[in-house]
Amino acid sequence: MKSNKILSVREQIADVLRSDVISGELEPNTKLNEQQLAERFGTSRGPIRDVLIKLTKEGLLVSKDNVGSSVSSPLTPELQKLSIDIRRKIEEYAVKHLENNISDEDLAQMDAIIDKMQEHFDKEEFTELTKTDIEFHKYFVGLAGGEDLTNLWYPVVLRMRMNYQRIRNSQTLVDEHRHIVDALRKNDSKLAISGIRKNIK
Amino acid sequence: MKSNKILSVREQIADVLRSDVISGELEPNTKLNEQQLAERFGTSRGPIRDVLIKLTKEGLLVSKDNVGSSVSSPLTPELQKLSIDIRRKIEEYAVKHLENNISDEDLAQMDAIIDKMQEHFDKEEFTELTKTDIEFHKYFVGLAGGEDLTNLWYPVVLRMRMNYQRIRNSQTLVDEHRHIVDALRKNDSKLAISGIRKNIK
DNA sequence: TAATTGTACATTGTTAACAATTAATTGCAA
DNA sequence: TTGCAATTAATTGTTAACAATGTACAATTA
Repeated sequence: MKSNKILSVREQIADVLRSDVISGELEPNTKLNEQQLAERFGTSRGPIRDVLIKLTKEGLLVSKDNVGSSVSSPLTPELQKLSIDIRRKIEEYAVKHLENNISDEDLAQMDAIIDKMQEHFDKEEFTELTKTDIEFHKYFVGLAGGEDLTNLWYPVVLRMRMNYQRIRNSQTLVDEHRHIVDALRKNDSKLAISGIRKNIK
Repeated sequence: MKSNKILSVREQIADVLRSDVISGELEPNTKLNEQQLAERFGTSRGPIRDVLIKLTKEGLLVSKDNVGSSVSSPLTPELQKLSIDIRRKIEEYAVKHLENNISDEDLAQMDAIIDKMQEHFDKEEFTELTKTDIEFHKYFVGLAGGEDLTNLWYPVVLRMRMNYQRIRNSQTLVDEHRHIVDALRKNDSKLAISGIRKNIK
């Protein structure tokens, strides 16, 4: 069953700004003006401030008291590597927990997400592709560990993603995800983990 | 030179609430009322909301739209174990990077923090002891990886700490920290890492 | 000229009133 | 009494005005 989630105003604003940052439309160090954002989204500054605090905690922005928020700089290569390690650890944990413990419905849901990825790739909608990529991983992480695990995982991924200048060059990305789902379907967590390892880098 | 940091109103409120949650004074699932908190801290609801969003992102609270915030439940033992792994990974990274790259001043600073821990332990101020423990680790994590690494590390630690019903039973805790600093002083990162491993569990 | 002080402006921080939503209560009917 | 609907109360969400702070630039002094 399709969920058709209702999103609050603030969540929608957060989604848009996340996209802007991850896509690189908002470059590192860009200053974000509350009043301007309020006008852009047709709200007052209140909800905007809420979102800026959230995105700051997610690592996408940096804030200074009485000065404001701006887009974070990319991680150093070293911290990027560490983040990859942590992300792998979390997703491998998730995959292990899903072995023999995943419904056909969930597998179908993940298939659907990958189909969406394929579409975005075909249409060369790379920002949307990135978002769908994240959506895929978020789905099975949440499935395995609920909100707690998602909260642990999410900031790590977002911060990493800022460094991706461009989505990897090919169809490979989509295929990698199909392999992961296939492995989950066969309840072969070893294979799924190796798929995760290849995918996250 | 001693820093005498000025804290914003919101940061002070956040500190108090963090303590309340970590000490267990606010039990899991306790509902937090914005108006009541505003009265308690003598502000309006605005700054309170800001803090609640922050603490939610730190994992100490959970929020539901139009309903409010309440104290998080402890992690499952499995997620607790995963968090410990992640925390170790981060702090081991930090220690490695400090090898041959740490000033006498920083070492002195860490000694001072441990002295403070000792005091709190002697006076049986266990909540303060926990906070100082976190302060110690935060210090060298920040030293090694700056704000980026701290942001990665902090939520993991806070969430873990909620599960500690009581500080471990003895002087051992303080001594463990002295060993870590001694290892850093000798630029023996192998030894420092083994100290970290013993300390984090 | 260089450094410092003072002033005007732009921006964030805070407040209190109001709107929208959820939760609790009451009243009614089966 | 029990279940449901309508109403009321309590709480969060949003707004706009105001306060406090920081920034940039001009004026002043050494």
